[in-house]
Amino acid sequence: MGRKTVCSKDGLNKGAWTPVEDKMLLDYLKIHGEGKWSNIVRETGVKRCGKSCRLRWMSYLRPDIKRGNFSDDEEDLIIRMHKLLGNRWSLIAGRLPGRTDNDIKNYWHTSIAKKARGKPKVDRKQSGAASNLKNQSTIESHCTTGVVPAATASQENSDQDHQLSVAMPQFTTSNLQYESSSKGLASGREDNSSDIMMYYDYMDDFSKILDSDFTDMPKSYETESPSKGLASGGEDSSSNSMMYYDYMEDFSKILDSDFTEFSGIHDIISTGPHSNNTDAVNGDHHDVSSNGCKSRETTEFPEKLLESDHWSGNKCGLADQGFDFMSLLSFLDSTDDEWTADASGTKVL
DNA sequence: AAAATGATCAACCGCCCTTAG
DNA sequence: TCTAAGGGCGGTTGATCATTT
Repeated sequence: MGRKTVCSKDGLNKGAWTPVEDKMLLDYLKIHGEGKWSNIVRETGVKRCGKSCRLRWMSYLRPDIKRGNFSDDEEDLIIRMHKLLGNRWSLIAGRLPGRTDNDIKNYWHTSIAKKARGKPKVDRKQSGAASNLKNQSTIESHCTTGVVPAATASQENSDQDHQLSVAMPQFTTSNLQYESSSKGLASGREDNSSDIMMYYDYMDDFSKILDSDFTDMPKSYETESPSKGLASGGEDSSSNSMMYYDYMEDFSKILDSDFTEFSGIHDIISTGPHSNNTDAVNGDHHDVSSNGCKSRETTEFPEKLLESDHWSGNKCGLADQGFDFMSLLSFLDSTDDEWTADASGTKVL
């Protein structure tokens, strides 16, 4: 709403942090812990806004930050996660302990994208080049991540996306229909001749699974043939996660795949009675929708899906607590022919 | 040797959501 | 219920160094 940014106050330092500032921040955090970032400015004399302090801590000073090159495993995971989630760096970072969203974002733009274009990343340290960066702490960091120069980033993205058609994620921007930075459609893979659309809302739910530690799945949801079951809302819709253990197993298989054959997921998770139930999709992220769904936690799911026995009560709430692989697969397997534009121009199934 | 170009990375910006008062 | 501050996130920028011309 045009609110002034917290960091726009006069008298605050900007740019690279100095070792002295780092020490002041660390000293404060040692005593008071994280949070209340704005207090740091008042109580320590650090001439930085709270937001800047938080960023410095989160992406640099935190003791569990992992330095050094990304391993092949890490890179592989980043690629696969990006294929699923797009540029949701914080979610991807959540699956890579010690790596920050900024690191991964930089790494994606510099190394992975470059490799995809056939230009392997140059390791400046290994090639003997000392990276004498902006300040002492930077020198000490031995970070190896990076970001493509902004002036060329978008242009490169479109180029690389095209060139990544075989093995790399296909999240292009050409067919996105954004209403805001966090609401809208993400393109899926290029499958044969067509792009398909996936709603971010589905990705939100997917993300929650990725974000979980998979340890507290209720055994009570096991069935006779658990691996065939639908991730469903249960009787108690208040708190339990609605996924079957076996889905987690299946999910691991999916994560271990290269995602180049989404149809292969059908071999892992059998098509249930809902495999073709995706009739209409009304992703609703942040605004209050006609059915009362609001905020990023809620998702309005396809009508036919909601008519099934697996859903009950308020569809917003249940949609939030469960995740339906089959509806996702329907999206992934759909073709352009199955999509039509609704009144607002948004493509729907 | 110097200038131009490319690569890297920390930090900033602006938007959005959550929460406290 | 409203408002502002705090916090989180993705996109972008600018400083710096390496490499190429």
